[in-house]
Amino acid sequence: MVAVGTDGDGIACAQLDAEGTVLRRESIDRVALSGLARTAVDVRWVWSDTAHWYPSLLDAGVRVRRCRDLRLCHAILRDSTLVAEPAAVRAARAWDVAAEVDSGAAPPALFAIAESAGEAAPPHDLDEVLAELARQRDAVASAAERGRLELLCAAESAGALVAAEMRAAGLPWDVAAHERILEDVLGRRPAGGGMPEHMTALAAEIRRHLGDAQASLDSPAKLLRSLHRIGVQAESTSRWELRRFEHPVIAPLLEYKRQSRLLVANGWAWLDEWVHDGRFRPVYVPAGVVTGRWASSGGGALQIPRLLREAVRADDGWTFVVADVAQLEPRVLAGMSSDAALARAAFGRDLYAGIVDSGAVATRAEAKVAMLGAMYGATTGESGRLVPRLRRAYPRAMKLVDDAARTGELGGVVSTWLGRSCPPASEGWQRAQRQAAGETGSAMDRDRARRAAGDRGRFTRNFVVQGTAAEWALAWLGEVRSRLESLGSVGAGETAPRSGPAMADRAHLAFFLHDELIVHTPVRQADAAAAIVREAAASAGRLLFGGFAIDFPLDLKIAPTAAKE
DNA sequence: GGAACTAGCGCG
DNA sequence: AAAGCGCGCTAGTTCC
Repeated sequence: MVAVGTDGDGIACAQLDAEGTVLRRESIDRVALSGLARTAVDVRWVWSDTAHWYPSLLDAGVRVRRCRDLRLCHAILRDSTLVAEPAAVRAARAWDVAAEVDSGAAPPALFAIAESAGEAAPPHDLDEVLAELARQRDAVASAAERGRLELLCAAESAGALVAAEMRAAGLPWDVAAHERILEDVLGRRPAGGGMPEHMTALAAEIRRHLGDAQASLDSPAKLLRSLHRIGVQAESTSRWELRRFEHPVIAPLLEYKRQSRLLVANGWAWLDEWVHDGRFRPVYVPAGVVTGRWASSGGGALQIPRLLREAVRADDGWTFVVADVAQLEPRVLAGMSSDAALARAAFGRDLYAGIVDSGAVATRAEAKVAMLGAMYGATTGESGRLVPRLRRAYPRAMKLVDDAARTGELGGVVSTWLGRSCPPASEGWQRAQRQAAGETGSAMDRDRARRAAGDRGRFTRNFVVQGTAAEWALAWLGEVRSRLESLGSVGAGETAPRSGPAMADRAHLAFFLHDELIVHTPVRQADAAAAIVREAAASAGRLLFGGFAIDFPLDLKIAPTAAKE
């Protein structure tokens, strides 16, 4: 291990043995740091924050193999109920910082390590880095399931490397294809920044039906009043609500909303702002979601509409491996609960078909809403009605989510398979429960408290499943990343220079979204990359669930665009 | 003129 | 045909 941090005005490195004892410490300049990282390939780097240190190394053309991201691991260990002695980690409040929210306007300059003023950041000082590393080692050592926490910290740190690398590489984006889609759907781009052709025509038609040439279509409150005036008594202007009414205004209005959404979220302005030199480079925020899922900041990376997937196009001579896991969450639930019956239904491609085959429900559609209902906490409607059938068919799996919900309703904390714990009930939540339970609690207080308890129960019910699915995905991602490394580089004539100096010479991850990933690969490495993606999925399953036999089949294709056929 | 809010809809 | 989890983003609105 080599820890790196600031030291006065400069940078210093400390070489550590396996126990974390400092063997050597020396000042180092930034060029020498990237030189060291380039040559010392087997080192695990210990640093405050991957988002702070790694981009400049990538800009210098250097990948690192392994790291420990102290900021991310701090958050895990601070909150995990597996840690028996969390006091020291919890006391180190300087590490309680969320990810830097970089607007992403420009990649950080080479070796620019100064924080922008006022931006929260973890301590980068080497002495403090070493102190935090020691605290974290002690915390893990005190844990009941130390292997799980170690695995989680390693996977989380590997994910942080992937996030920085994917931003450096970017997602190959075909601007012309995107513009073709915009013109197909929206019509010609307005010259002076006005409304596109098709939207203009739809707006005129809608206003004619509304009998008001000035009607506002973009303000929900005003639009609702206009609809009421012509007898459409909708309660909101949402798509689901509007669909219930039969009136000639509805169809053009729904189409207008669809187009407006595309224009506003991913129109020409989005292209100008977010796609440069044939790459979309969003900021990924590992563990940005409370469950451990990634978030993103800027560009809406996690909300790219399916319609635009065909604008995701590989470089010349390169192609994609596009893969996603079918029904990840129920599979993970089977693994966590060792529910052999659910695991049996999960063998093969389609878990929902497996549930139907087991006789628990009659149709695939029923299996799906029932399973989602079980994991989200549905109580009413078709979904709520079907959940009891799953309870009979898969009692172990259902007990796990039901127990998580019960714990949450009572104000307790639940944890994922590898030990990420959910936040405790807020002060306001507990106050509401006390208020309702007390002598003076009114019916309204009790109602409010019951609702809050239910909300928290559904949150904790879903937390264990969503969070463990995020852990499986991190393990998959990390395995893909390290196995791609072994593919070796391609010749100078075959590189993808727009992917950045550190990523251009071989197959690399280009996109990740909860349960799917895209590898951008030279055509001649595509088959090998696809095999790696499959092997990594199997490996992730073994890593989390050991000998328990649960399948994680992939939908995988090798194709130059990300469009789903 | 900006912060904080809601509505609505995209993704899993 | 829609209630049940987690997000980010934009525009409109409200409030200071």
